[in-house]
Amino acid sequence: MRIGELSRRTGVAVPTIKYYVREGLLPAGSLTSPNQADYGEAHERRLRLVRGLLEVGGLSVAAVREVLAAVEDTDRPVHKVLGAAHESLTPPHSVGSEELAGAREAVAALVERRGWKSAPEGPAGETLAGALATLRGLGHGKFEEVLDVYADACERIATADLAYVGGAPDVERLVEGVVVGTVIGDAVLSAMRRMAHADASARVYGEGGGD
Amino acid sequence: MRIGELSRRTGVAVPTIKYYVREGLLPAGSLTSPNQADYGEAHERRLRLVRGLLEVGGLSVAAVREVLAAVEDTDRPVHKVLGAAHESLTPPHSVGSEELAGAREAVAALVERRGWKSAPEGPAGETLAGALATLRGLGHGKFEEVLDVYADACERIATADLAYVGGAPDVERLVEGVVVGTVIGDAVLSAMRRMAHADASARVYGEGGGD
DNA sequence: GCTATCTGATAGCGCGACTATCTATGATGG
DNA sequence: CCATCATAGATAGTCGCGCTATCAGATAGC
Repeated sequence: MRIGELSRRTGVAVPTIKYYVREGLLPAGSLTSPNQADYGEAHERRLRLVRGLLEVGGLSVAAVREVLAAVEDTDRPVHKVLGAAHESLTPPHSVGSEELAGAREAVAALVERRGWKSAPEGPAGETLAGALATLRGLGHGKFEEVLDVYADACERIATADLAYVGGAPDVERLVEGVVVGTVIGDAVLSAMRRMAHADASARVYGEGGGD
Repeated sequence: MRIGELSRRTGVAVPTIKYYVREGLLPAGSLTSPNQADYGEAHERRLRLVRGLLEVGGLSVAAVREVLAAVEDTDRPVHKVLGAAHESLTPPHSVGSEELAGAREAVAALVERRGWKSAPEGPAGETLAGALATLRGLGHGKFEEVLDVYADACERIATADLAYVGGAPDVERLVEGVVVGTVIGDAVLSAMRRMAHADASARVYGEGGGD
């Protein structure tokens, strides 16, 4: 198919597709003549993935590029690339360091307590520590008391995610499943959590009307 | 205190503080003379909240303004304002509508199944439907099979959140707790989920080295 | 008096994600 | 086989956002 049809099928404007190619998010079509290129189903699939990561996942173009590097190169350790992507998703925070030190300890304690094999000083751990430090700075340090409820929930979710992703037909689909599950899964989880909030608050505080 | 000290205490540049005042994220200091204003502890607290929402929560300035409207006006239904904020956090998506219709049904079925009192057509439900539609478009429609695991987890978390927030000393703190819990809580949950992923994947696929 | 700091206002900057325009070339169809 | 249309590839421009720089005039505090 030519670029026009690719555009029609995916709803992405032609110049935008070209832009993605320039940015390395999408491989160029195979040239059939100096001014004619052919795009296949893989391009369409990739383009949908890109749009999903951008729109639903809220990733930047640079983050998408990094994430896609993992899909391309299945040798590279996937979780590391995802970590980098997660980092470029999270705005760079440079919080005051007093709370941060304590928060890091809390994260380390959590990891120890749960018996997790993930290193607390990795990007995810740093993000978590940053969030906890912010909470402390806001006087919401007691929020950490419910951390184990969160951890319980995350363990269940992670197990389910892994089981889902394990049913992939090939390696590339597996990696794509991880990417999608991580990035889009965040959106799913966040939205669902808000619905659960609305429900719980409706139960406790009466039929205040849930959105 | 004057603006300089406020800046020093919070690590936010003076022009940035002025910008926040202009944008309505921070009330102006009380003028003691035509060119001298006094800032109190409430300003510092508010400023920290703003920075937390911006940096950790990843909200836009406009979203922060909306969220803060809920903290100001405690009469307004909090969850609605949070919904709007959540929307402005999520990039506006205009996905192809075929998948969206089915995804909306899936959301409605979920709400029905769980007995949730939250309306599926609210912003959170729409976000969820958009995410599910994207998953379908990517050929990951089977992800919906694990949705109930997510829902279980969200219910537990929501209960814990509500219990935490219920211990607030006054109404304003309660609303602030909701804001913080929702926005920063998302960051906590997301980071923790990734750590749990790393752990689970290390368990299954061996000591691949977890971040 | 003198210097550092402040208010309030306006203008500018840097970046990210597109979008518009242009040229040269080839596809398409009557 | 010629007119019209789409396309590749390149460059430049746009727009919104989150600040940041600069300025004039006023005051603080020594």
